[in-house]
Amino acid sequence: MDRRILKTQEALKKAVIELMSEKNFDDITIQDLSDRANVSRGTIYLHYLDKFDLLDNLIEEHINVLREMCRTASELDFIKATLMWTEYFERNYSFFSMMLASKGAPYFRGRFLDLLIEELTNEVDVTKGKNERLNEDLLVRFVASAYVGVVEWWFTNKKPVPHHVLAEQLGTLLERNV
Amino acid sequence: MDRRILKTQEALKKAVIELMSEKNFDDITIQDLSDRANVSRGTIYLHYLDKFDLLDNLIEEHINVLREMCRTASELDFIKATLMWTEYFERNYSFFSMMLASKGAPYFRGRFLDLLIEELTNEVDVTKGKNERLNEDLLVRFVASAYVGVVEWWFTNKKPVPHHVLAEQLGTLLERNV
DNA sequence: CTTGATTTGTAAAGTAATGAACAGTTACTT
DNA sequence: AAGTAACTGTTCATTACTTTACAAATCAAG
Repeated sequence: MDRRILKTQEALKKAVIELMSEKNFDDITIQDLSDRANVSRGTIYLHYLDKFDLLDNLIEEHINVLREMCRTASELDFIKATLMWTEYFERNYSFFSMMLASKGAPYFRGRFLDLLIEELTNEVDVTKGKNERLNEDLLVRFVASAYVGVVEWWFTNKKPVPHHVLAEQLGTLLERNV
Repeated sequence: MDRRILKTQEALKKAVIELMSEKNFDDITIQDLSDRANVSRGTIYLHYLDKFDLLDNLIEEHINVLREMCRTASELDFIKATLMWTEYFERNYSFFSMMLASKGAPYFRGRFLDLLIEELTNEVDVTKGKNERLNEDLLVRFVASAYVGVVEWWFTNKKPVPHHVLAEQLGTLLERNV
């Protein structure tokens, strides 16, 4: 892939994250993005429809990485799997912090919850064991909401515990409920 | 000026400074620069003849900024003028440190000394005052060499004093001798 | 010396990014 | 309400950068 494409897209993604930490997303203009990313204004339209499309792509990209991690970690227990996620959270702290802490972008929370529901549905088994006689959708919803809530808490409170502790405890709770 | 030009040149300058802190300049290949700057190998030749030309341009650029500072600061006393320089040293620490500390690039020291001799020649006056009866070239050489020596000491010893102290003391010594 | 592997410098064809211009919105000020 | 300032989305010709390829040079063992 042409490295020019990657470079401008990287610059734009970095720019939108930076600007969102400085002002409301609604107040960010295409001109702001052009200035911050040091990319011609017209160039932005070669890649994205508008600033919303840019943000959507950024979100989708991270969601896809997390989904992919779920797939490759399907052999592992919940603690190790969650550790992969929290390490990714750590590496991309500014992005997730922006999306989950502060009311920044409510859209992302939904996408994140959807992903969890999607992936957990493959994991739970209500035909036997501790979850026998539980409604599957209800159980999945329960665990997914809890998970998202804890991750939100972690970001809004600026990492009150190290990411591996978060992983270990979230993993344990997952193990107990799924 | 086309921002693409500025961007690739910036990337290449940054790359060469980074690489020089990791290996000998002679061991740096054009391929290394291409990889580090994330710029196509062929593109480098659109801007520079070879890696030496790249380094020369980088050096010349800094020398020119310093020279320009001399001109604009000709109204100021030596302490204030030196402060402008040391602030610039501070902002571009990695470059100057690379060029003056460690035997990195002996070429730069010469260019730096030449600049000082050039600029000091406009300042000294051997027709009257404390320097009456002194040989002008000898005096200029004396002060310039001393100045360069102190700056080298400052970088090789990793900023043993804050830059404004360096400026104040160097400025005082200049005042006393010129 | 010869072989094989890097590196170098150059060329060619294609593509993405550029600045400049444009009309059409939107959003303040007066 | 009118004016004006800023932003948007699009078009256009130009240009810098891209990948790929190639021959020459440099270099390191065998």
